[in-house]
This record gives sequence, C-alpha cells and structure tokens, in this order.
Amino acid sequence: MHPTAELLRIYEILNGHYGNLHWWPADSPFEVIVGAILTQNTTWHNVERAIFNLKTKNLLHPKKLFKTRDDILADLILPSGYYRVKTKRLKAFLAFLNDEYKGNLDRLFNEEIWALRKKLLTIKGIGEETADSILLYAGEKPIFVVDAYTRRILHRHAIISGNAPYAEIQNLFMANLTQSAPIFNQYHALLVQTGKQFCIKKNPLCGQCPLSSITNHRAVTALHK
DNA sequence: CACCAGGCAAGTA
DNA sequence: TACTTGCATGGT
Repeated sequence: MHPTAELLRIYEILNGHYGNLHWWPADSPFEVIVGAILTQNTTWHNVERAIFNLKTKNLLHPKKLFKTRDDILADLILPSGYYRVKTKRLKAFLAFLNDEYKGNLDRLFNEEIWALRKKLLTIKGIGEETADSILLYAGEKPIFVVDAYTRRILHRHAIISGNAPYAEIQNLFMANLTQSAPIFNQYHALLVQTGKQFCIKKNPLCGQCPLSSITNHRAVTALHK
C-alpha cells in the first residue's frame, strides 16, 4: 500500500476513535515550551507536578523564570526527573530567547520555520523532537513531531524500519499529508495517545488497539514473539 | 525487585 | 560514523 493512503487511513481510524485531543495540554505557548523540555524521557504525569509548582510560584513567564536561581528552579522541577540537567536546559533556552529575541516569544516565532528550527537545535538540551514540539505546539508552525511512540507504532505496522532516522520519519508524514499545523498537531497527539494506551514497550495490547484492523499481522506478531 | 517514561549530549572506538 | 552511558523521579 502507498504511504499516503496508509497514513491517511491510520489518521482517519484514530481520529474517529478518539476525536479531537486538543493538544498541547497547556495554557500558553511558554508553558508548552517548558513542558516540551521537562517531558524528555519522562511521563507527562511527573511533568504536570513540576508545571504546577512553577505556576504556584507565578514563574511561568520567560523573564521571571530566567531570573530564578538555578537551585530554586531545580527544586521546583524536581518531580520531572533529571532536574539538574533540565534546569540547565531551560536556562539555555531562556538565555537564547533573551539574547536573540529580547525574551519575546512573538519575535521568536516571527522567524522563518526552518531557519528557526536550525537555531533551536544549536541550544544545548534541545534536540529534534523538542525543537519540533516547540515549533508545532507553541508556534503553530506546520511541522511534524516524531517521538518514540511514532517510531514504535510505524515500526510495528511495518511502515518503517526499526532504525529509521528522525528526518526520514518526519519526511514520510510531511511529504504525504496536507501541510497543516492543526492536522500535524492532531495526528501526533493521536499517535501518542494510542502509544500510551496500547503500544507500550512490553505487554503491547495490540488486539485492543484501534489500529488492529489494519495491522500487518505477520510483522506485528514477529515483533512480539 | 525490575522496568519504563512524549530525549539529549558527551564520551568511546 | 555508530554505539554506549549518565541523567532521576515516580508509577506499575
């Protein structure tokens, strides 16, 4: 089957099953960015506790957070794990925002999308997924986010190889779908929702997955032996 | 107890 | 270039 048809079919099934997921769960673009960094290799539940702490202290604003001492910030984001590393990463982004855009997110997102992506990737602590999450979910730019669930689901449906590079997977979606931020937003959200529920590393619940009807059964059973 | 979670950078060969 | 390792809390 052609990738275009296959990706559209997956989208239709998941969208019909879950409906609009209203991602990213945040009250502001800045909260999206903070969440994108804090959720690296960490459950969203733990990130929520860290975000709550920051909100309680009224620190969820670029300039306020930038002025917060590292040890104070580290203590507040403790529940999200890797808290020393993530403190540095948040500060690295905030220094970049301050230096290049006067601490103003509107100026940041006024940049051309691929030029901005390249700049974000120079920040220590912002890799491809985090950069794309910021661009799509905070900046509403039409770029596809690839994460562990995206890779795992596509691999288990034999659409990609297990070691397919990030850019290849991203291009698969972007070359075969309408270039639309709302569609890329919802599609990635659907993949994460499905992944969390049915495509965890061990004990995958493939039979109950909404995509089981189109599953390449041979590929999936071989992977689950 | 072991394993996992909406990654990333730095080190090694 | 292609692996490996450290980072850390909290849930299952």
